[in-house]
Amino acid sequence: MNKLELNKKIKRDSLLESAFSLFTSKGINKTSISDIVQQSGIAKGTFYLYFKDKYDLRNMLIAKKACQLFRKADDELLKTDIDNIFDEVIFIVNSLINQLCANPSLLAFISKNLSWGVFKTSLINPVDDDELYFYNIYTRVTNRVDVKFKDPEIMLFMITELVSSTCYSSILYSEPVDIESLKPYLFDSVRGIMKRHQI
Amino acid sequence: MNKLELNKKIKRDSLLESAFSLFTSKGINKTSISDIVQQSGIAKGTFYLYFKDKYDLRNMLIAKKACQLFRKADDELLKTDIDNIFDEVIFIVNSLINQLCANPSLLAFISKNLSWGVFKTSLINPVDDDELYFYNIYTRVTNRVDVKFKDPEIMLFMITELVSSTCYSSILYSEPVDIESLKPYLFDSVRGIMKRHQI
Amino acid sequence: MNKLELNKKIKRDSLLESAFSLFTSKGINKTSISDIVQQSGIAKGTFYLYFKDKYDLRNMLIAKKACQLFRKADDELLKTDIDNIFDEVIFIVNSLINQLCANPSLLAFISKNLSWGVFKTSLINPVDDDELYFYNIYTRVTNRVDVKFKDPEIMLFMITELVSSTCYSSILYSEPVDIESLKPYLFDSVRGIMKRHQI
Amino acid sequence: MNKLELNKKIKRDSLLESAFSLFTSKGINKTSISDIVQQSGIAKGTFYLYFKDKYDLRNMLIAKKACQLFRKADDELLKTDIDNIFDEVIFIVNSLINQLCANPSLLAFISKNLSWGVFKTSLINPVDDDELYFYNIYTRVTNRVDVKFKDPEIMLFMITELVSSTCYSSILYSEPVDIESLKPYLFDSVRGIMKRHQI
DNA sequence: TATGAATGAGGGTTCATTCAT
DNA sequence: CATGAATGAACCCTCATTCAT
Repeated sequence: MNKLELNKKIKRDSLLESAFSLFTSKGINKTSISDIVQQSGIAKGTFYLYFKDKYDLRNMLIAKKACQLFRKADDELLKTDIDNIFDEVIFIVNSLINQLCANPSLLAFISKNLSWGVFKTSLINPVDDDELYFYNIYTRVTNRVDVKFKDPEIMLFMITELVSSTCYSSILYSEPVDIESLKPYLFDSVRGIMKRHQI
Repeated sequence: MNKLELNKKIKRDSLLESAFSLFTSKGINKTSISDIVQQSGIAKGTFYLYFKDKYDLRNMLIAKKACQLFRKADDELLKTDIDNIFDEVIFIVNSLINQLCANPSLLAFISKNLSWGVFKTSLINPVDDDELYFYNIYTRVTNRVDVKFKDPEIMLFMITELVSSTCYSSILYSEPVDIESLKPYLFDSVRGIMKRHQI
Repeated sequence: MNKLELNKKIKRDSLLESAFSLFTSKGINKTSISDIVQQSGIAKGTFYLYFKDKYDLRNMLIAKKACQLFRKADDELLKTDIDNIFDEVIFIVNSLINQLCANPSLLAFISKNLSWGVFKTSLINPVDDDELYFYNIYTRVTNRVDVKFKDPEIMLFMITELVSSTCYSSILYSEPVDIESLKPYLFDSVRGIMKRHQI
Repeated sequence: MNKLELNKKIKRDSLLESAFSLFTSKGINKTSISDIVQQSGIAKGTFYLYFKDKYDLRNMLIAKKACQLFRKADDELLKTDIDNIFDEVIFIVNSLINQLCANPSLLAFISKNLSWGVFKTSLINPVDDDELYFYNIYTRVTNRVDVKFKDPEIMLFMITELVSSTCYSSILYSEPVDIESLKPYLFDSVRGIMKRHQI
């Protein structure tokens, strides 16, 4: 990467991070492109050299941030000696929840915008180092030799959706109960889903 | 209800329905108050006699529409002779899914805006006839004499979130699979959640 | 005054007083007719039975409030045994200043709207008890037997303008100095103006 | 000043002058930003690149216009051989009055909005060539070697307020007398105020 | 590539006034 | 006399996008 390309990457990252801090603090609707470039110290016209519009930038951001969560969860998992696939998944789910608890505005941003398509894209065509981590976890589950699952993708999809949608309500509004009270039920349901997919 | 009050209710309902058709077709962000009043044939200023702003109207709309879905599902259930609580829940879930399949824009609107708080509000303080139907279903589950559940509210919350979030992806984008392929897994998971809550 | 007329006077006074409190607190530009009638607990349409518009009401209000200041000043003067016309005028000026110091928002309201025409109208055609008091003071100066002034109206005009415009700046913004520091110079100038008009 | 900066100055001046003609003809309250930009032939959004709002523009305008009056008065004074400070002040007052007589709408605009703070700002931090002229007159009075005044700032403040407020009524409404009849009394009072400040 | 002044359509909101009740 | 729902013109202001530099 030469100096010019490096400079471009710095500009692009700066726009992404400025947008992220604004999206999570003010919400995407109330964040204007003027806000983003001002926080980046970049000229308004330059924005359009990097992104088509605000929503183009948002899409880039979601995959990146979602996969960063998985990366951290996976890093933590590696430090343990868990080797049971059920426990591994629960461990990762728990790590994701804890990260989101610590950063509710990230949770709000991701939940409102996340879709399974984002993960699919990351699996097929990761554009970023972080996105490989989701791929790693995915293949670890599907390529297990000791435990085989029927339709592992559907299983992971259901787990992901159940976890992310219940956490949204529980973490942000403590509805119907706070996240710590919800966890036992949630983990139980995750195990249940996995068992039913086990061949 | 005298003539003047009736006239006001007609205006209010007209605004709600105009907004609904616009929200579902164009999305809430791209729908302006000008659009809504124009479709209603009502003056712009009149809007503010009924709603604080666009989001105030939206909140009224979501509870109403979500509960209408339950009303229809419940009506259909009454025409069957199902009396097993597990089958009843599956029947209702299936009815909701079918309604949403037939109306994907309603699904998009509701999913993006629904929260458990909406249901809670409808349970505690129903402002509309429709909202009573959700209450009926809720009490039917919790007041069963033959089957008792531990924490029935959490159970229903988890079922609701699992169903609505997986349907969103599956119905609208066929991700990871289309809704008919997903149903067996989904119903299976719902039964699993219920069994684990059964005392 | 029969019951119906009394009721009308009460409504009218209520509108005047509500308007006054709003004009002095929010300013006349930011006060709407809706605000006024709401504070009065009177219907919007009723406003137009009493006043042509907001500015019609304002004009009624200024003469009333300005003359009330003179009434109070004159009441205080009567309790003293001052009989020198120079001292009398200074006493009244001082009383007016003290009243305005105690009520800066009244000062802002009056100064922005007062004109010599208001006083002239009050002299020629007082519509209110309060307005007679300005007339009293005026005639006391002009009809003196011991001291005669050349063009007493111009003299009073100049004193009034000098006092009101310097007080505005001094009381509200302490520019160029606070009112207590200004007083000696002001009284001195007032005496000077009187002396130069003395025949 | 390069071409771009020059272009910006032209736009800014155009907005100021358009606003001035509208403020003096229709009044500030009835002048909308749409009016101003339309008269300037500039786009609405452009207004906000130069001024925060209508009142921000007004504040810029008052200092500019008030100081222009002094500039012209001072220019005229230089063409005479008056060297007596009393006569100089009277000459300037007379020049100001004559300018305002010739331009009553300017008088109305300035009187309603002028405050001593405006002059103070011009003395301390002149942002415009014109504003230096007020500074010149001010220092000419205060730095005299032949005649010394006690508190010259207060003296000038009182003269300014007396002249501007009496002129407003006299020029615009001939109340209590027309300006030519008022002048002798006014000049007399001005001289009186100066004498009383003379050490 | 980068800039940022300029645009102008279109957003939300207010409010004096009317008029049927 | 009194009401207050309804009006709709007019307001201020934002902002994505362009383009000459």
